Amino acid sequence: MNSRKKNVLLAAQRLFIEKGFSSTSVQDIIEEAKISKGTFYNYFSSKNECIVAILENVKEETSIKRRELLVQQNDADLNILVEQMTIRMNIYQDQNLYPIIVSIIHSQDLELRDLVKMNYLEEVNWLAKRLVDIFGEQTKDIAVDCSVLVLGMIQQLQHPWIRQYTKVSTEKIIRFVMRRIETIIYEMARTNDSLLKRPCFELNTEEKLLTKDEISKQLESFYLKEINSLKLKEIQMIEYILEELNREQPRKFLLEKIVPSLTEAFTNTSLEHKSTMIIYHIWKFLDRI
Amino acid sequence: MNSRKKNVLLAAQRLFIEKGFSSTSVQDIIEEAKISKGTFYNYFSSKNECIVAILENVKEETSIKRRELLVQQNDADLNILVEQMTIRMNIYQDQNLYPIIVSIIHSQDLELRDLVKMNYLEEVNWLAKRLVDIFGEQTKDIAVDCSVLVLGMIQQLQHPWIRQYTKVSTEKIIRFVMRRIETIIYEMARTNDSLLKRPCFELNTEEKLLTKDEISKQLESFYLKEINSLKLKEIQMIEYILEELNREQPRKFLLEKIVPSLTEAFTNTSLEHKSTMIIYHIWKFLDRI
DNA sequence: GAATATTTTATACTCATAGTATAAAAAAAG
DNA sequence: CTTTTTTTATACTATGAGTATAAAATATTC
Repeated sequence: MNSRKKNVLLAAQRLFIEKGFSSTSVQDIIEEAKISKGTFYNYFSSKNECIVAILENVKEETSIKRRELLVQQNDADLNILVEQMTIRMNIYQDQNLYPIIVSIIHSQDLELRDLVKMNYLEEVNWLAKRLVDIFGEQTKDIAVDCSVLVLGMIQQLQHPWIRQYTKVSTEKIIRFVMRRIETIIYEMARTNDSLLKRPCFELNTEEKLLTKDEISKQLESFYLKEINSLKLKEIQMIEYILEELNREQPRKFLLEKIVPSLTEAFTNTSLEHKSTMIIYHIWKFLDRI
Repeated sequence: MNSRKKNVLLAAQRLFIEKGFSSTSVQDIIEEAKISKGTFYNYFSSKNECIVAILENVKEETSIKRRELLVQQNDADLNILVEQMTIRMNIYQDQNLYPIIVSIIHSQDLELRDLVKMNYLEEVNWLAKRLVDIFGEQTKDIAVDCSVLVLGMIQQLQHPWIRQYTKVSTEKIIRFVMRRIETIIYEMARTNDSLLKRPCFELNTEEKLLTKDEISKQLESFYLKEINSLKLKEIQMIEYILEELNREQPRKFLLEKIVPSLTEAFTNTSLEHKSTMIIYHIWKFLDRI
């Protein structure tokens, strides 16, 4: 990246930190960076592409610092993990990234949303792996669940409206949450109390995206083949989903409501395995409309 | 509210559920409701005021249903609590409210943000109270912390990217989280491991908002009075905060970073009590810029 | 160093959307 | 039936993303 472009990026970053992403116009950026509009759109095809570059920098920075911390250290040292987590939280806070991330999650921009999603899932998986490092192999099957719980607790305690009443720094919050997880994790492992399917969680980035019609076809063939083992309610749900998928514009909010019920219906039945992939593809599809 | 206005509200609600809040333009709403722009702005002074009305309806609906559930029932029955929580989660999901809430939280609209904040804090307090109902008086001092943890865990497990890999319904998620809290809560009570200051948490809505100058003056007089008991680092922090408060436009992101360090510096010292209120007012001030 | 290619600038444009203004028409109230 | 209020239609302002383009500045190549 040439230094001129880097300069624009830094200017944008300054403004985003100060005024937030959506309140910063492209006009503001080009004034701050002292370039013309043409140049900006020569470097970035949109304001979003500009934030993508920033997010990628941040990711790089985080993972370098984290790896440095582990050099010559014990994997199983909880203090190191806390430091590693603190790094990310602090970068996010310093650079005011939470509001940006959140607005991306609910935006329409597919490419951007996918980037943030990947970052997020990588973080979940990274933390799960580190939890196993610390709490041992017996926690492997519930580590992803724990990881999600940890991130949820931390995020809530970091919420500006809660921080107003909190006594402490990011690190103290993380330590507080880790004490909670220590209490929970062994019992979860013992009772194998897990909500998340680990196999699906492994990120396979080159995975093929199925079209609406392909999904619809797969679901229909599953339906026809297994119709004798299906209960009435399941039949109704599948028929409904098919109907919705066959509209030109399937209604996301309806499918999002019905698909979990279907998943649940098949949980711990002989059809669970066969249905998992189809349902997974429906979700992937919903995610991109 | 007249039926015509109610009709507009329903139309708006339909569109928000389908397309989301920010992707629904006022134009869309007036077409759906078959009214003219003038009428819309006669009923609501802005698009935001329209969502306020919807959020208030939802709050009303939730609290009625929840109260119904408790009639003639045992306070300490965990199943009732789970049902009560499920109600809210389901309404939020059905009506696609999460993205709306989230975008409000990071919006500039003070009135709207305050409404959502109040709703949120009420929910935290309500849940804390219900946790005490169930787990007993000994959990009183850590109930607010637990409440926040519960909400954080649930919210994360409800996240669309996580739900993709989740086997289950909202209710199962809530039960899963409640099992975790059961494991945690007694130990927290025993060790009194708490991050949140309960006294501040009680909502006093008529509380006076101090201006920037009033806060600055209070902090300065605290500083002058206590200067002999202050450590160097504390002095530097206070001086810095004063400097920032005295700018015409104090930079929120800088203060947000420095204030928690100050809070922490005073935790468990003789100055904790005296500093708490000032710091609280600084937070309140940051919240409205 | 001249010719060519590229990057940058300035400026004017389109398009979408929130919100305002207003005069005429319709409906309600007295 | 007259007056007041509400509603409609329509045109307007303002903001901000993104496009288009011609001229100027800079870099590359021979």
